[in-house]
Amino acid sequence: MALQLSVDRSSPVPLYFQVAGQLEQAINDGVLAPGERVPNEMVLADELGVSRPTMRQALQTLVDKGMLVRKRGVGTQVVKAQIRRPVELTSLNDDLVRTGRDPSTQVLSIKRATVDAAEAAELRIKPGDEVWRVERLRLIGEQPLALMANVIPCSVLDLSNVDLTARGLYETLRAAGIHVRVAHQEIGCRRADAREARLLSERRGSPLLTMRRTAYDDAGNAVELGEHAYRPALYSFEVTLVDR
Amino acid sequence: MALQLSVDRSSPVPLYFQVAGQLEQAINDGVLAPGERVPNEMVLADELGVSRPTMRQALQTLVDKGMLVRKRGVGTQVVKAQIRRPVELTSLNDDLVRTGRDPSTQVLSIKRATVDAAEAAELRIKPGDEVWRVERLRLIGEQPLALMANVIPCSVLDLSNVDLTARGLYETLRAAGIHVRVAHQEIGCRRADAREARLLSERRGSPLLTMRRTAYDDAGNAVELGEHAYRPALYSFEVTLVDR
DNA sequence: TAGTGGTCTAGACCACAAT
DNA sequence: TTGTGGTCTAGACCACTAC
Repeated sequence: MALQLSVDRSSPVPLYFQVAGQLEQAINDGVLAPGERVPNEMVLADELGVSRPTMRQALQTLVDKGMLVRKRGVGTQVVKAQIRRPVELTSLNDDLVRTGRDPSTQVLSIKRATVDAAEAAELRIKPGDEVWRVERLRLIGEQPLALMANVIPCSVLDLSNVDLTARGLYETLRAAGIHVRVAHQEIGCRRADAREARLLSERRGSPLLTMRRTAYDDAGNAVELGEHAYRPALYSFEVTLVDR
Repeated sequence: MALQLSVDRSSPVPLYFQVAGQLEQAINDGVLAPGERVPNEMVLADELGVSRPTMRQALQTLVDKGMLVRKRGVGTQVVKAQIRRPVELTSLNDDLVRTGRDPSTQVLSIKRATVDAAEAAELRIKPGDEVWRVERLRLIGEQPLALMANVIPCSVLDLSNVDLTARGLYETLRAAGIHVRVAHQEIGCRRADAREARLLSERRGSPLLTMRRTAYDDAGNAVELGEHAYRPALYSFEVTLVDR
């Protein structure tokens, strides 16, 4: 099967995005084999009837995803990698639904409280301001997967009438018009304490994979802190790094 | 102090890179405060005497680093975050040297061997091909930090006369003309076994933070596998995610 | 309505790698 | 020498936001 690309100029989807999507699918379908060289920018741009900068933008998105590698004077090649699903800026909920498992959520507690000093600094709000504290347990079928503690300033969102079992935190934020654009995460590990062990069906002292996150909206404001603890047999993080 | 930008057109450093670096420094120095709005693209481009696409490219690099957030119809703002050092595509060695600590390396073993089936699939080489197996212990002062096992195809590099105590693996690869451009990492955790515990001054069964990595060069070829185990009290991973 | 970033074009010159 | 991607320009039109 030969590489066959086309664009729909009446579509509201940007041209570079259409092209990037088709190239990505061609790679995933094996039409573009690992290690294979992609035609050069001018040829691709001509075939599709788009300009070279537009074609470059399409290729760059795949380079950023770690699927293509480019080298001046040489060309563009498909990375010889196994297929992977990258970590994206979505909630754990989205991740699990997409992978076709059977996730559910228990809300252990949700309450208004006063922010502590460290949290206030991280969220850049005033000490003493009110925040929501949420604690949830994530399950796959009957198996506990993660214990998630989150802090959201009350000024960001009213959680008093929100059902977090029905949809994830990020989906709830989106529904309230809050778009999370940047997140800083710190990944580590430690031993489970007695309470964590009980909730996660682990033994006290078992290793847990931990993630601390600060999330920012499209105005640059910190909107959420998260401290999650995962059972390492059921979850890990995948990260793709690209040198530009 | 006002924002003051300039470019040197005689420099070989790309204009967008010069501008991005100055903006980054302005943010780190507090000249551009968190939450502050940056002048719009046309104004910045005019002040510097560069075109709008060039200015956009500079701004985009900072968006990708999670330092700026842009919103159509609104403008560009500095993210209200604490200062962080991002995970980059460098070796642990580079990381530690840069943070001013006193790192050293012990090479526990280095030998030629035959690749196993799983490794051959991941590296996309033939089963039975020869590889280098390296095991190293990373220390901070007297304290063990990480146990690192790496596999490199013999076709990539000859390690028989290389001193890995003097410089890191990635530096050695660079010196051999191999440029690592993409890496896929999986981060998890597990218990230390008896040997790991002894080498890392931990107890058997203690939690270790683990990282499995496959690295690719600028032709898309897999050039290295890594399985590292870190002491969680001394090391964690930071990741910045950006929604585009 | 005014101003912002998002997209797109049609060129140009350059640095680098392969031959 | 040829071909590649890297950089840069000077415009254009559009979608979205705030007023």
